[in-house]
Amino acid sequence: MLKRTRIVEILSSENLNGRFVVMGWVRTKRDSKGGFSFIEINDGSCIKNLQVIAAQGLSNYKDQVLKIQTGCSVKVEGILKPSPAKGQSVELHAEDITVFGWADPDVYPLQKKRHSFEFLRTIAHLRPRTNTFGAVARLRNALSCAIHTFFQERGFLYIHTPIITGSDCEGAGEMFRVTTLDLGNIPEKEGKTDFSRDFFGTAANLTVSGQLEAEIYALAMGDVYTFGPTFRAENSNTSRHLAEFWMIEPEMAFCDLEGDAALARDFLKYVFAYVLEHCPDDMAFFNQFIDSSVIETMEKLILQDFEYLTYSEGIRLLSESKEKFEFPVSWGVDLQSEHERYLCEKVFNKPIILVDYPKEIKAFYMKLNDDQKTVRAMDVLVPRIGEIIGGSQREDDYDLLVQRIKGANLNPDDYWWYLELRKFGSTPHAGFGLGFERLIQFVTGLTNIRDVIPFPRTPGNVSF
RNA sequence: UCCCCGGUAGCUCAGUCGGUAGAGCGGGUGGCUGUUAACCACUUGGUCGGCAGUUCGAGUCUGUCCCGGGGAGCCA
Repeated sequence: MLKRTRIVEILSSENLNGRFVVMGWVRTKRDSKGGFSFIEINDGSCIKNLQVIAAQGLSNYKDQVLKIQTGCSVKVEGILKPSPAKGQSVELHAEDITVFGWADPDVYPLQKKRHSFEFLRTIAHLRPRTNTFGAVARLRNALSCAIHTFFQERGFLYIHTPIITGSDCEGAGEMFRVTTLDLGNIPEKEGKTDFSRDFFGTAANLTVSGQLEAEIYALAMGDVYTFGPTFRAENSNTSRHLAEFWMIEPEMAFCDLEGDAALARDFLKYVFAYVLEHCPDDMAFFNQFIDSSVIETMEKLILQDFEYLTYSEGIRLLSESKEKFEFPVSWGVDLQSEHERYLCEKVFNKPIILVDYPKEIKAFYMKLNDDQKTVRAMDVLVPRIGEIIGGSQREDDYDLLVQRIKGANLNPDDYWWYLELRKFGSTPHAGFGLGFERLIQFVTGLTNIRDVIPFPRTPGNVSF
């Protein structure tokens, strides 16, 4: 195939008067009847466009170049020169322009103006060609890379936990059923679906969390993490929920809640510093057009200490405050996002890690404290969005875990392998979970989660 | 799933008391210019979300369904 230079390299090149070939998609074109055209090209390598000067001396100037419009794909070969005008430092003076594909302006949906995110969601096959979604794609890539690098540098093993699970008891919401049964002719046995005739010989679902399996590997390999797709069949219609999303779940053997909290803090500081360093142009774009506070918020968070306090102390601070809350506060209630934001933004004005929640409002696998009333759970709260990470030290005592499972009206038999981890060589261990898309929302300032994943799956929508 | 708001030109929206449809942008044509979401003039463009109802007459009122937005619940 043809050799090309990416625009990101050209714009950082000092090789003026050098010859380059670029290929990309036309964002906008301005004609000068004085005898040349300005064509701005974007190839996805960076948010900036390259300005091409197309003079009328080009052999196809009249029959092709003048007809180029937003959306066309082109190859341009030319000489890079300093730009005499404001707006760009360099520009490519074309010696040859080839049009790969046209984009009929009567029907091409993208115009050289701002579109609503709602409209762009209906054309998810074209929206990565816009500034915002191009920037999101690069940022999502950089954040993925930052996450892997963070864990790899610390000796964590990347574990691939299953997408399809035989357990319907992971306890984190409604699950999608996976089946090869003929839905028009479902085999039954004693009035119920006979899953013994299904593909796996039993009912199967898409995973809602890799945590329980991650614990298996943590209790053999030490420090592990998962980073993969997760599925929830909840009928949630909000700007913060997807039916298919990506989750990061580290799990550490020989680790208590304090170690877990320290990792969560270091993790956030690391990935934020990473994107500020690696994506300055895209971050500047988000800061200018999406949310003018995103860069400052991240810079502050990198430098600040995280406040560490217990749920009970948090409740006390909320009770003593003169702030009027829509939901009243008392010991034992789950905190609403207004409470979390008050503590985070008004009381401390920095990220906080809340620990030791009442056992009644947290999951069965969290380790019981000596007070018998609270568990070793933590929520990491950050300004603007509240909870960004949830984690806990896991219950490692066999008998206590059996009690907690029964107390949650679950059947210990369904958790036989999970319980055996506590029977053979059990050890203190801890971990946390982080929704990848919510992390991207925090970094970009985008308010709707459907705009930070390439192809959002939500109730009633699996297009593309 | 619940509450509130919305769906009108390719896009973003206006549309009064129920009386047969408007603007900006985009597209087209012409003009002008080392331009920057260029600019100026003219022009093009509609099953008013679907179905049913009230009415002489519905974009407008009523019912219902679909879709989107904001909030809530669930949660990541």
